[in-house]
Amino acid sequence: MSKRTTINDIARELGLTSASVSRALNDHPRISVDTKKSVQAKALEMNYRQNKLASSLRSGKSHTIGVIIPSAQINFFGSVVHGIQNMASVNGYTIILYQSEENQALEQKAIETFLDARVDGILVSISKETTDYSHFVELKKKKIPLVFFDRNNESLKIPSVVIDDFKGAYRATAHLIEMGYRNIMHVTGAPHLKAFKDRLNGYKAAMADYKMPYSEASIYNGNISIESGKEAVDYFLSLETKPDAIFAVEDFSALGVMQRLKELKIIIPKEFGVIGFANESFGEYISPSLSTVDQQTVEMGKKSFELLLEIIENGVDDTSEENIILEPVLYFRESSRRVKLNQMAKY
Amino acid sequence: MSKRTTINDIARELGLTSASVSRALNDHPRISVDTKKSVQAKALEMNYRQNKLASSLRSGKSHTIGVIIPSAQINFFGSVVHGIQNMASVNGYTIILYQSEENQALEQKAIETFLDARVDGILVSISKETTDYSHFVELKKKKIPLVFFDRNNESLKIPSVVIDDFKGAYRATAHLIEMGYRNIMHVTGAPHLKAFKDRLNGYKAAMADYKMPYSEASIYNGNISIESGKEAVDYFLSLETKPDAIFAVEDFSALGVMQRLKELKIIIPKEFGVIGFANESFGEYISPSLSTVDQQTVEMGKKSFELLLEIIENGVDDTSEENIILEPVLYFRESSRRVKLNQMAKY
DNA sequence: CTGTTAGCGCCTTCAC
DNA sequence: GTGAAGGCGCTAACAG
Repeated sequence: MSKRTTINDIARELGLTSASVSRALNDHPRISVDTKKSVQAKALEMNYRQNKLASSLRSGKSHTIGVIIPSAQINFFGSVVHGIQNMASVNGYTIILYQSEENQALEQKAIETFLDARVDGILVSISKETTDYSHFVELKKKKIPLVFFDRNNESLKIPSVVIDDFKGAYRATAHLIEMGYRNIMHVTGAPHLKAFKDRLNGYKAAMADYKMPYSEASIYNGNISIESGKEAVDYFLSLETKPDAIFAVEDFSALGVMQRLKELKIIIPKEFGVIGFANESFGEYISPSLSTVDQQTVEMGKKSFELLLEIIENGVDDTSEENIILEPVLYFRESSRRVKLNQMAKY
Repeated sequence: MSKRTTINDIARELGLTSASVSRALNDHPRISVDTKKSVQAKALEMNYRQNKLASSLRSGKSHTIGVIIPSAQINFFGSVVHGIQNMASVNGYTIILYQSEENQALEQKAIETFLDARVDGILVSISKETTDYSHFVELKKKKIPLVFFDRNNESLKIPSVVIDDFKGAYRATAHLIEMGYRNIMHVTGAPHLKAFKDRLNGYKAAMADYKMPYSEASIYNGNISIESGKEAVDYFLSLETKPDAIFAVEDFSALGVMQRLKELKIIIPKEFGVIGFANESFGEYISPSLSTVDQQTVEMGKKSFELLLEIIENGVDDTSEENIILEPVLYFRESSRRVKLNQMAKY
């Protein structure tokens, strides 16, 4: 590894001081245009590249942010990271990636690592297993810029970027109603998760607003799996008033619903409508393709970085806890396409 | 941001020198157990955390590696990154992630960024659009540890971790033959890509070894898309000798094949077998589920990091260019499951 | 076994 | 506008 040229090297060549070279390279206001020119030329000629380590150590700014996701294997988070990294790169920031594997200890270790690396800020999607939030409280106390995305904890009062689950569910339900389905039921997930609760409420609100009948019996408590989607169908069809459409809390449940309906020779979307949530990658490729609600993952990543950057630049302000709520987008595919195409000009 | 405690602080408290404190903290051999103990205790008490920036600057080792992938949105790469980050974390390394977006300029920018950050090594999956490899040659000249994964360029003679495409294709084809299909044809992809060429050759070799008939007419030149899978079916069924099974170069083509066959009311797998390559996430959820060849993505990530670490520790050795070739794994699902279950004890 | 000294490469006062 | 000097926090070389 041959020695890299430093500002001292180019200072010596030009009969200047490293200080002036530094200033020239950093576009310092009080530096003559001439020396700036010559320094820049020399730097190019000598293949000079700034040592970020030294610069960061001295200036206290690393232009690096830490990102914690549960797993890079999960599509959703890969997509968010895509947005984050893009935006970071555009703004001259570098990202350190860490996976919590839904494990609190790893999440804490990630934060230690980030702190040791002197990151300028941290982006986190909280691990599911995290119950002790002291590491986040600690960051807040240290005034380290921090933004949660997708999964957050409201009691911590930390800025966040999330999707509007209520609105997404409301629209999904309203969509089924507008497609002409009349008896719409809902497969929900673990009720202690805010996202699922919001989706349930969105469903209820839409049903109420459109004056459609529903009761507690119209809701099946699943566990976000293909299997529970199938079980939901069995349950619903055992009821006296049977549904003609199902809004599932997420796509895997919706997939299970579709699979059982197909087994029972019930035709989708003619006899029965289905819509999911999350826009998982398989939805587009199954048949009929699955209507769903997209969670704006890339946008979430971009907005998260932007919000973090704002906090990094303007400082952590205790008084304003900004929470960005993204608009979910309905993906209208075959599984809910009951009306004929010529009737659907408005879509 | 309250001041962090440094080794000087704890040295002062203990009446020692920062040098001794540093040694104690780094488990230096020539340090008394007593001072080591007391220093560690004090460090804990004072909430000391090492400043990696300073340490890296001084020691020349950053314990950071750079990772370039085409896009975090692509499942395959998310999965590889999962493996890389896991392994890195276990070994005390931190990863900086960069996406090339299949763009040569961004790839070069990523390498500059990594060099500026003084990474200890770099992991790359080359961008598709990269035609000028000088940035990699430069790394080699600078003796920066470098390992390619999945996509590499053999003429560069750089260590790599890839999947054995030939073997995967051979097995997929052999599997169809063993399932009783007799007239197996192949949908290939862009022929200039090594992976696709290898898969084509694996197909041919299996056909030859099993003495099955095939000709150039048995091969359809597609463009790795659902559409080209459909077109392939149309082409194959126009032939005099029609196929009863298709091995597609990757899953999207296989999906197109299945969709067209279904449109034509040809029953899979009873009348027609299909197998793809890549184990895309949708394959498990379509019906019938798609048999495919898994590319060992997580393993690829882990092995890539391990190989890079070895090079970092033992130095770049011009003479030995290690290339790790991973065994692909056949995922035997419904689309090729022709024989009855009771005949399949061996699977 | 521990202290002294020096400096990694950069930036930031403070002078002039 | 530029130079001199110092130091960010740490580790390495050399003493002793």
